[in-house]
Amino acid sequence: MPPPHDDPHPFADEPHPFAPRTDRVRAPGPAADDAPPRLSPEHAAELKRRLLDDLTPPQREAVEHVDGPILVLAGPGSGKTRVITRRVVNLVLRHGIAPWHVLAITFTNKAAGEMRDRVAKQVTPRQARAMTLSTFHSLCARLLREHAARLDLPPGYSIYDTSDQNRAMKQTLEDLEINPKNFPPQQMLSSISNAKNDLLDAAAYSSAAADFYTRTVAKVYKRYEQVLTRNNALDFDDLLLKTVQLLRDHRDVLDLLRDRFRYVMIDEYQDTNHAQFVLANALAAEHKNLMATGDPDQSIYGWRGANIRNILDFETHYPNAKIVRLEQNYRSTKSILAAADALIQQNTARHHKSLWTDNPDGTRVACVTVRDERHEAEYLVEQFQYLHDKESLDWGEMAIFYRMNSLSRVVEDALRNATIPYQIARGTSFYDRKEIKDAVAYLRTIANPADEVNLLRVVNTPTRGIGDKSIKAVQAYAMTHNEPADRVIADPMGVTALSSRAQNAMAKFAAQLASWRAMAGLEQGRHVEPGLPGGLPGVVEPPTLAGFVETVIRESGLETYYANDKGDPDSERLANLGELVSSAAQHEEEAHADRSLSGEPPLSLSELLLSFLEGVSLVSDVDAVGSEGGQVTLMTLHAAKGLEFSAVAMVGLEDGLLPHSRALASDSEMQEERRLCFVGITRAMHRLYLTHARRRTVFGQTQAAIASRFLQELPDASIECDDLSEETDGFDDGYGDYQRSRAQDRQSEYPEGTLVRHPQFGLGKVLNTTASGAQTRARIDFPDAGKKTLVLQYARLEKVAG
DNA sequence: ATTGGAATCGTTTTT
DNA sequence: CGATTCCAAT
Repeated sequence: MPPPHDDPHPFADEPHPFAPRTDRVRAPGPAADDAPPRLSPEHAAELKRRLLDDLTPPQREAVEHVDGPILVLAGPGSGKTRVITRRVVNLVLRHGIAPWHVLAITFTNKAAGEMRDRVAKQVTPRQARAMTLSTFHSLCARLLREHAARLDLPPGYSIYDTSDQNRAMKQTLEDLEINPKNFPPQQMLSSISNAKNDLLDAAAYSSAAADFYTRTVAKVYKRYEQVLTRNNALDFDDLLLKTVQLLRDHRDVLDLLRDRFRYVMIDEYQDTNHAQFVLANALAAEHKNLMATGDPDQSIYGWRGANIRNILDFETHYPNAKIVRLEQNYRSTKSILAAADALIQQNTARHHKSLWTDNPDGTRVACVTVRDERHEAEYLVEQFQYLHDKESLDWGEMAIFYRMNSLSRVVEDALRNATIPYQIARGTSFYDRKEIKDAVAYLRTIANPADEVNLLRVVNTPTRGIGDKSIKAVQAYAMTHNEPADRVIADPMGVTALSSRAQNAMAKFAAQLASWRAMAGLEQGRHVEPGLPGGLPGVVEPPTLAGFVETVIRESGLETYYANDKGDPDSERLANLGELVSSAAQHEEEAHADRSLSGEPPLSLSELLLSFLEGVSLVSDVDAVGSEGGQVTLMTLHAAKGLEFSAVAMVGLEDGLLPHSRALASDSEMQEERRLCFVGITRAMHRLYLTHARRRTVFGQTQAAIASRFLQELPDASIECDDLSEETDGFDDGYGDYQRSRAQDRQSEYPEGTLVRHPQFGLGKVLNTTASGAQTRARIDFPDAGKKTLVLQYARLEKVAG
């Protein structure tokens, strides 16, 4: 396959007929009673009014568009989501397009869910159900599952998340005897991910590899693929890559899908990577009913493979495309919008867009200089308190954004001190928690016997006497005898390298696994020894998925393990496991409701398990972060995209932080940083605070900071600057100098080799000292008490003549 | 098999 | 500063 980079039409040999709509053709989907009702003219007129009445002319133009390619360039707060949902409804209700011809793709499950909810209010439940509203990844997972046979993809494949990938990569490097010090697993994975996003498989990557490093990556890529295949697993990027390959190599499947998905809509088009771009265009190539919505100025995932050119070049790909610009902003005040607009104008690689609003001027954007991050947090607490008390703003209408998660800590402390309720949109989601990952790993192992990565994760958690040594022995045996590891574990007596204790433990564990598989109705073609301890008494086939998950959690020992977890005083982990069971119950309920609605028989336990696991892999944010809840929301700028708050504060607007230091050298990265700033600013409806500190402690290192260059790019008329850093409240600059000089004194007071006496530790010798303001420390070797690091200010040291 | 100390290294993260 | 990870010691 030639490198597909610059080929906008991946299936170039395709004829491109402008296919007329043929409504009579029935695609797979609900039966005929779902046909759109005939509308009386009056009814149709009424419907039309209701659908279009409250729209502006450009919005209406987008909503009323039916056939052919269309690009909707939607500025922030311009009613994009409304346009998309309204168009879906319009297609179905007014143009009689069967709902199963509609495919709308979003990037997050949350967005997909919201779209479904909004559409569902305007069409019948059956119509809503028949539409495909999903994420790229869910769609791909579904297509791959449906056509697994075409790809020799055994059913029940696992979807590997980052931590699974890491394990697989470590295994890969071990196999290849490559030192992970020289070739860090993360870096390998990221190179492979980039390759996959560019639709380069291992062979294609290899033939393009020129230098030593790239050739090594090529080797690693190839082996990594083998590892995944052996484990019957796909990673996230594979979902896209394999789907594109499926469509490329199986013309009949492609035709089937093109016929089915006649109206394709892709949201956040500026964030599509090459694979997603090719996939979308492959589906739409025949009928060309592709609607792309997005905003190039909000493209902030370039570092993750998103290609902003996909949206910028839409007109080139589709010369006759209709272009609609949504430039009116309904969200922000004039001041805020003017600041955002002026900022983004500084970017060169962009199409012109003129943002405007009918909203009032509002308060000017507060641009505040503070002493340090503490002062910054205190200032914001003060401001938010004011907004809450005097302007009766709800806490839930306020948010604080930062570039890096690590900046949240100080803000958190300040909010907690002031007893202001807050929530953090944190990076670690529900399914990333250890205990959940453990439980899910068990379920994956049960569902997919080939999944060695999860098997090995689970085999000794909780510990059951199978150590690293034993695992290595099993792996070695499996390798030399060319047998899958799970089979070796099931019959470990032949592995001479194992102690008999380990052998017994393994046999017991294997029996346990087999009994779960039998319970789930997954026949693995292996007999279950009925008498083994694995077959616990009183185990009856659980009728429900939730019951099954519960059983596994209990019988695996995870329950007691986490119940007695002394490392964690708050036994939140057990509750989380309980939540996993509830989410299984919920999944089951939804699946059953769905099936009965379409008159299909209910899913079996094993089918339920597979679909549950797929959901677990692809749904990450269970704890949805919204503006609800009456709490101030703290999150990264990236996480803020798509949200809005009445009052927004952005902290750390300093060179090296907001244009992040890693972006300073590259123009394109600098522009992405600017877009990130733009995204942050445009989240604010009424109030916006931009703060920067004179000095800031990052990674324990206090450094002078200078205001972000982005602040200089804001128009004077819409901002109000305030320098609070000189205000005296006992912390004037002289004090800092004083502290620093004291630190110097203390440090020079105890040069290396000085003998000292400590009231508790006795005699010791100074190994070294580190100057760090008041926190100047000395490392001291006490023969009686060992080596200690002490803060000179507090340690009551006495010099000893030596 | 657990634990503690030392060493290391720091963006962002829709799936 | 901190989280993570790795190795050595019990």
